[in-house]
Amino acid sequence: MSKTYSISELASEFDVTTRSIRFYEDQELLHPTRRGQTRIYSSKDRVRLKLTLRGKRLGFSLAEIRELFELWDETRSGSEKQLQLMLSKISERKAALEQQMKDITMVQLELESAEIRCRQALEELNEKHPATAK
Amino acid sequence: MSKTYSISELASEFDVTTRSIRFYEDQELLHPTRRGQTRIYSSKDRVRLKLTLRGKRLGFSLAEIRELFELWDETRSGSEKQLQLMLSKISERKAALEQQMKDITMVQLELESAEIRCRQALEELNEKHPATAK
DNA sequence: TCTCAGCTTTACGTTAACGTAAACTTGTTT
DNA sequence: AAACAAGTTTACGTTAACGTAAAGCTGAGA
Repeated sequence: MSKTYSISELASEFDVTTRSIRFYEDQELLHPTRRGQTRIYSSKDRVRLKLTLRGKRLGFSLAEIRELFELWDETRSGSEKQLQLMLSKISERKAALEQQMKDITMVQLELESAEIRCRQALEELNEKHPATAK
Repeated sequence: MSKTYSISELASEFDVTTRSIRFYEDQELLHPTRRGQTRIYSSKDRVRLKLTLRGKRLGFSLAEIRELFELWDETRSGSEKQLQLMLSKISERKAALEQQMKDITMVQLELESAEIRCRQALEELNEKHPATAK
């Protein structure tokens, strides 16, 4: 038997609320089993939670993430059509991620120059009021 | 006089609705002037719209974007405290962007291996049913 | 003069992703 | 037995970011 997790273990490990975790189950992103009425999460569930949170950070909706999970599962026993669909979804995502990479690079450059500008403004202040400098 | 834009010019250039543009004004991200009751956008507004959309793609909320704009404007005539605040905000953003870069890289790797897996599954299908291959 | 495209304001509706509260069960510690 | 922690279901509330009418102004052209 491989390792299992309680809802609060996962919640504290990934710093999300149990409410969120149950909500993700409701959206069929997680599929815990039960012991009595208590949820038991497998390591697969743990991985899916991690992927879910990562997806969220990247701006994917829960519905999109679920769709990816489903496609991924179907890949095991996929027909040619399913596989082609998965491939096209994959290339969609890849393109979106590349755009995001570009965006991030742009913003990083802007932040860099903003930082430089700030530091220069600080220097000028210090020249005018050297007493206030530390 | 530098160039100005109508609301629909900006809407079509950046592929957003006029509703969104007016909403951004409501949230004080844009500050168009008026000719009569009609909005006139400066090239500064245009830049801000572009930055706004980029920020959105990166997962920033409109409130956060506005906050950045305001800090940026205050930098011109900023006190030492303001400048320090701006610097700390900047480093916050930089850290968040680095995390996002890592996330993207991870997901890209996952997509790569998913793609490989798909292609292999396709090959296997073709070996079993060569007739269905194109 | 009319109409028509393009702009405006006002305001209610919608969706996603949870938050929050209430009321209950279950296991275990005192 | 009583109380407590951790889990549960049910259900209404909330926020962000617009969508979607509805109803009206306004200048250019037929």
